[in-house]
Amino acid sequence: MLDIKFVRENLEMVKSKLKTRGVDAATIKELDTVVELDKKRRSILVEVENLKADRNKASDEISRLKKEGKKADDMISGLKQSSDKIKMLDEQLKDVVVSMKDILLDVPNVPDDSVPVGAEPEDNLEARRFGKEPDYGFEPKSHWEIGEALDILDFERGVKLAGARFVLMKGLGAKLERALINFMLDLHTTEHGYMEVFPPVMVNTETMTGTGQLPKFAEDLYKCKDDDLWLIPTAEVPVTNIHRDDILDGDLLPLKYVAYTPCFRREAGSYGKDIRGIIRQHQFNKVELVKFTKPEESYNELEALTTNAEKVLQLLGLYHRVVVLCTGDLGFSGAKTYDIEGWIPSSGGFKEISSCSNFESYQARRINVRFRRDKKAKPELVHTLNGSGVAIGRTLAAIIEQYQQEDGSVLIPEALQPYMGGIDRISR
RNA sequence: GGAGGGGUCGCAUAGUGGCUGAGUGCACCCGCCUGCUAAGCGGGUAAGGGGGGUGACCUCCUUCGAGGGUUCGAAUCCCUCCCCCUCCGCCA
Repeated sequence: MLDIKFVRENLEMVKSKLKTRGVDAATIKELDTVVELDKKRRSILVEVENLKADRNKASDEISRLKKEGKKADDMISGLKQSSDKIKMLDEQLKDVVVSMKDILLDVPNVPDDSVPVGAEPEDNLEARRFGKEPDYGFEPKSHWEIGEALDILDFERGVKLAGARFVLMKGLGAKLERALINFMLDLHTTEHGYMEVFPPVMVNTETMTGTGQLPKFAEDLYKCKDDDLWLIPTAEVPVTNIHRDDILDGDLLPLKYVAYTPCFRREAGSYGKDIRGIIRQHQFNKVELVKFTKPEESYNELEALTTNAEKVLQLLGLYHRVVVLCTGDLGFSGAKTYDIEGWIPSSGGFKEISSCSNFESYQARRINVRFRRDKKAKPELVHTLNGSGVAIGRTLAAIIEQYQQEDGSVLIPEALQPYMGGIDRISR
């Protein structure tokens, strides 16, 4: 959520920045409404607070009179009126605040100045590239062809058990999935200084709203019908909410968490996309990195976080590149985002395998995460960041496709071999 | 799922309609005292929002699990929900 004070004081700047994101004119116009409502809010507030101050004084007077054994009937009947008025104004105030919040919750974050302006993914800026395209010397196959042939990916049984976009992983395929999870967690905890957490993968509405998945993106989420519980689409949701309503000790920042969780997405509206293979599943595994930082450190921390995620692909020897998302491609809550794209030929080339974002204070304001610079200082909002470190399934697909051999076997990257019981190849 | 108990200022507690935004103890901070430490003494110690001086200040409102209700007035009475504890049942 944007800061109403910031919007009020920088209305035109906010509007033009949002325009570069492709926010529709109607939503931008709603900002005027918010500013109007805020004005109204403050004027009602002044009135109702004055009434309350009077009432409180009169109440004290009544209590004094009663104590002295005197009658206070006149005062009491007079207070009845102003009390009704207070009730009415409080109600109005609540309505105004709710309307403001309704609008603001639908307004995305303002992009950072360093974000390239653009409308399409084509306008994203490539920052760097690692490795090079494998020189196969034969016609490479897709990961699903290889996976089925090796009997490590069973799509038919995935469908039988759950439906489209589910897969059954078997044997060394299942083990490879697990190996990747452990490899990534170990790397981030021991080399990069993140604290490992294992959060609930079902969360309540309040938590889901905190990070911005609700109310706007309910159709992308799985909801439990009889309970106030949703399946998380990413570990970002529970992990960022760990510190909801907390006031953190500034000396402890930045806080860095890493979490492995399964993720669940309905993928509504992507019916035609990535139908084959394991690229787009309703359930997938992901190792997620989350940071809470001081405002002035968040952009350095974004660079570090992106580097941490990239390290995974480097150690696995996977060809990939890093791009800066342009304003039009930016996610709802992000102020700046780097995507790390792995080379997956069956997906037409580079495919997002990690997305690292700085949300600045946008999420922190929603979930009220603050810190104190020192003991006496006033609380300030932290900045939150997160990024995949990295998506397990897509990495597995990249490994299969980049390490495939002409005979249909797949080599295991050296860094992963200790996690695979020492084997260096999956073959029939 | 059944029965009972409980959620108050960092922690522990007091408080059943009126100077209670809230007492006491602990913890913490600042002074004083003591050769040092401990003890002792004095003072202080929440957040959010509004208005004003726009300098670290002043002032007002709100907040005692959450939301509603009764009342001139609610931590205190009533209703709903959430959470925690004990016992029983069931289970990983």
